[in-house]
Amino acid sequence: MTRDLREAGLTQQRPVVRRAASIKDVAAAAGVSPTTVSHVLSGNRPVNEETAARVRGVVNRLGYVPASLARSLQAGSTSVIGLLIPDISNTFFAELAKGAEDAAHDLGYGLILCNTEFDADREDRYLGMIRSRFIDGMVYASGSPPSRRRLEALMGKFPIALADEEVEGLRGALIAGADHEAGGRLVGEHLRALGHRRALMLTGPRDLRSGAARAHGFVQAFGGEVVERVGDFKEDSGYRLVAELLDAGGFEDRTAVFAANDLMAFGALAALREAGVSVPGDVSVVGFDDIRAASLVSPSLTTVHQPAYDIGRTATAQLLQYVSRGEVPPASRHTLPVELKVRGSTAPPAAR
Amino acid sequence: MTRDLREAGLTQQRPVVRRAASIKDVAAAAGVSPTTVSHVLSGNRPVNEETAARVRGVVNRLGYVPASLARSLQAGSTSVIGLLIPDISNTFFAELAKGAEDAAHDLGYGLILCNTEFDADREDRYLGMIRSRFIDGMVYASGSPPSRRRLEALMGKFPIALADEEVEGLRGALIAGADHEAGGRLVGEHLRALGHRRALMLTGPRDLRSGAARAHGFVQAFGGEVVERVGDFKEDSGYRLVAELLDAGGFEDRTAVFAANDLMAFGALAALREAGVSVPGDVSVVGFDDIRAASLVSPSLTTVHQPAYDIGRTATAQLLQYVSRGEVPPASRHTLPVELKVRGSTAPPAAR
DNA sequence: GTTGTTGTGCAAAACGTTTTGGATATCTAG
DNA sequence: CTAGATATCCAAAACGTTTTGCACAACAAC
Repeated sequence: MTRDLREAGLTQQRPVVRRAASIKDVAAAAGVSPTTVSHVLSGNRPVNEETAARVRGVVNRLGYVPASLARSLQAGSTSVIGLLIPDISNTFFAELAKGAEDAAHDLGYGLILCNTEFDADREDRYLGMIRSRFIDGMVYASGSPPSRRRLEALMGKFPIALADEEVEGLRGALIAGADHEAGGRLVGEHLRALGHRRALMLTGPRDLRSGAARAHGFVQAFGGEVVERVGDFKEDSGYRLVAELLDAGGFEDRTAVFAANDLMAFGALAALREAGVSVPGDVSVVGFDDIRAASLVSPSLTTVHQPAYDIGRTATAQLLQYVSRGEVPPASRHTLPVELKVRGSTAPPAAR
Repeated sequence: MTRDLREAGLTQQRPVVRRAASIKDVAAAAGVSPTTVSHVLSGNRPVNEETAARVRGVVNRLGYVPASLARSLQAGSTSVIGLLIPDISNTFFAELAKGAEDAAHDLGYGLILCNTEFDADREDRYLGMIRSRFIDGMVYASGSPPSRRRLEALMGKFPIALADEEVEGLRGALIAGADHEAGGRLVGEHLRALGHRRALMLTGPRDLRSGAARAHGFVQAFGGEVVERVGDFKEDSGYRLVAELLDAGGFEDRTAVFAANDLMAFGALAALREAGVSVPGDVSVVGFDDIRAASLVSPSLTTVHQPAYDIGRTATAQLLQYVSRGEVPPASRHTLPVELKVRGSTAPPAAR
């Protein structure tokens, strides 16, 4: 249902955007040179107060706003950086983005959010922004699997920082992220202590080191028998993998599921519920991230808390330190601590 | 804990970003004029195939990427628009953003997400991007209360579309949004039909028409006695308002709560749970938006589904239609249907 | 042998800023 | 009265593109 108010006579008639006032227009109207206008506005050199007042008057009257493009072209930088995230509806990244935004804001930079939906095409487009110098730098928080080579080529030439993610085989990167392996270990110890011996592990995409580190820490600390299935960090894949395994009878006497992130854990919960499997009565479920919904679902989800906000903030602050000096950041690693949140989705396995 | 890999000898030595290759460098290396390079790359005019091949070779060798700033400056537009949202961790806006992004992508535009956290300062900064012509247009999805005047000043001069929101008293805008009033009515009818007669309504900020419309539709259809409390669309405010009312004894024999969005409904649920009030046994709760978590919480939340994706998509597609022609969009309204999702948080009031 | 036409490439202007080296006038100190 | 300092402003260059008018050659058509 679309109603066009033009027929109601409530409108302008599609005015074409007319050319905005330029510094020359201001100069002409004020009877000075563009140089002087620039100096008045930037305060870069002193200008006679009377003249300055006149210029400011004209600026207001004409609604003049300097064209940032021209300014940036001349300055050689835009004072804007990007934050590339794979899935904006995952609130983990939303929190991370807040941290990044705050850090950028504090340092006088603009931050633009680039959401890729795990899509290589979009990632390319957004990385193009940095190659064409539309932005001064990029905080890269995970991404689609085939990104490694592209990233590697860019990393030495442009200011890029990795947040929450290591990309397999990538060297020389500035990284800020949680201690994924320690998180995995916490989960392994927790489930083992409860008495579980056979578990299902839902990992993230193979090429993302973060997921691999979680799995590694888990397997090592858990000690029991672990079956792994590869997911993609989205809710659907958690649902699908568990449902398939249940259908195929492959679940057998497994009593615990560790999903490499909360979203997949939600999917697992849904699949178990539909199959009539009780959580945590029959099967315990653990996630990773501790997104907002983790404490809202029923049963509430035992999970590993990641300091999403701090990760975003640290990665960005670190990156900007170099960007502002026109440097490419050196390799370094900032590891932030994680914490196990025990909630309602884990319990000792039922006696049999 | 921060470890610097430089000490491990794994690094470059903070290389300063060296000037990127320009079209002149390419031209010189290929023994042609910049004009010819431009023509080779844009295909704007035919170039001898042999020459073109040589130019392309140099382009690859030098890793030349045209500076988008210079290109945009010359073209007079950046082919990028912004999407301004107030709260990125509200998944309603995340869905809306996906729709906007898809629409922009389809039409060859870049979309940058601008998250304001309901902060007027940030909103100003982001609106500055359009005034300084860093972006070609803006999809504006709600915002901080005092925005109206700023918006009004911009609206006639720059391409702006409103998504999901009407701003009180704003005229001549392109708007795409849900039928908020109808949604409110659905809730009113539902609660009335269940037998509720006394309700608490948690509204959004006074100046946002969307919240007001929801309240209006609700009050009208419900017919019973309604107490209103003004929130800010965030979870905390839902919690606080309900907790305060419970403490003050003001809740009395009220049997239903309608929150103007899901986040506030979650807050209300938490406050009720803490106070030992059973939902839906003692009190029914209804939200608005139908974000992902609404079906995950326990009890699952009865709410009004808004087509967030479509709202974002429609607003953006409409806006771009005008942006691409260099026009400011005329006033028009695109209303999308809503739907009541009855779930576990509503039931008939307990007999007394 | 003129007149077009087609293919190929370049020079110069334009987009809108900021920056830098002067130019001019006025003032100060000796 | 002159040399230097200070205040005020401007002209021109530079940032990196795209666009447009033109030049020149080769070739065809008459």
